[in-house]
Amino acid sequence: MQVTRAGEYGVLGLLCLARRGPGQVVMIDDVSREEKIPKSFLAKIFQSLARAGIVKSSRGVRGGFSLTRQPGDITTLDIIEAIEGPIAFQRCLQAPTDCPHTGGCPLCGLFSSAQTQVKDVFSRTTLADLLRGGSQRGHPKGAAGLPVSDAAAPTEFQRV
Amino acid sequence: MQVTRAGEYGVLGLLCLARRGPGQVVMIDDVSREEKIPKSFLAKIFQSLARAGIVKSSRGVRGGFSLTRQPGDITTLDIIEAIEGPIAFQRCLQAPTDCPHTGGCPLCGLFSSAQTQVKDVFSRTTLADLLRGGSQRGHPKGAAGLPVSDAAAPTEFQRV
DNA sequence: TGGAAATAAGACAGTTTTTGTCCGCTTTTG
DNA sequence: CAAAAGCGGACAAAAACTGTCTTATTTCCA
Repeated sequence: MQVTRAGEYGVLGLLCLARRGPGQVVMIDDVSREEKIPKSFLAKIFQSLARAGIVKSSRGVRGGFSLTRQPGDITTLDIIEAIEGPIAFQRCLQAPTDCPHTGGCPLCGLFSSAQTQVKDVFSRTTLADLLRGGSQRGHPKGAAGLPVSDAAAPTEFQRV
Repeated sequence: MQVTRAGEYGVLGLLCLARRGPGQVVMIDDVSREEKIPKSFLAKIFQSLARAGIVKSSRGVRGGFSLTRQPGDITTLDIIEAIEGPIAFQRCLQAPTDCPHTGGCPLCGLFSSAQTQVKDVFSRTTLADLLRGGSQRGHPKGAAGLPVSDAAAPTEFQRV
């Protein structure tokens, strides 16, 4: 139940790009040094981000990476799923055929609900939000300072 | 970003106990057969649950495990944390000293928020809820009910 | 009282995931 | 052309996950 280092590095790396301003091309080496992330690892992560279209890569001498969208249009869910793959609390939520409880799994509903909440938080927080929160204290007690509106309960349930 | 097999097995195993009625002593072997969970693995998991006080073990001939509380008083958060340890999206949320961003980590707030949501869902769902078919314990916040998402939802879950 | 039944505890092993590293390749600029 | 940068894949160490096995220890009851 963790966000991996790779996912964390990805967000931090993009945050670094976002701080330079939109369109700016930044080298892996700079991001690596600035955020203290192993360069080769970060390179791999940015390849994923490039494949996902979040970032544009330019090769050659004056190459590097740049954001393809405004920081306000890049959610942390975009980033994390680009790197770690789709968030899935259980296999059955990704591939229903894998669930052994064909007659109605008692847990799928629970896990689905938890998963929805997490995706909700991540999808409501963009790079721009994180930039604005930069002055905020390191370890908030609650969810203070984040754009998580408590009114946002996803209450559309579906028949199936 | 997954609930482990062990955690899932734990909930299923306790659900099995809950179905037998409170106070009933059930053997690992029965639960194992009924839920199709490897016996030795399940034994380990129940040891964790016993250490956490969720379940009482009796050794010897007529031994087995029994719930120490009513199913309505055992949350899935209790169970999962007993087995997997505390839910922590990032190391810094468990041990703030580990966070390298001393001047204010841009991510701790985000992760803390997501983590709170997950723990909220799990802490609002008890064994009794799962027995009833997945509805959650009442909560003033009236937060998200069960599955929102797409085709992954099993057939029996309906709007609550 | 002894044997059978049941959990307790810990060592061990196979697999997968995570976290990187490395190297040869291609692309781009000057 | 040479240097600089990312691309892609192979590789590897470490950790986590998923079990299995063995040896206690406890308890019941014939």
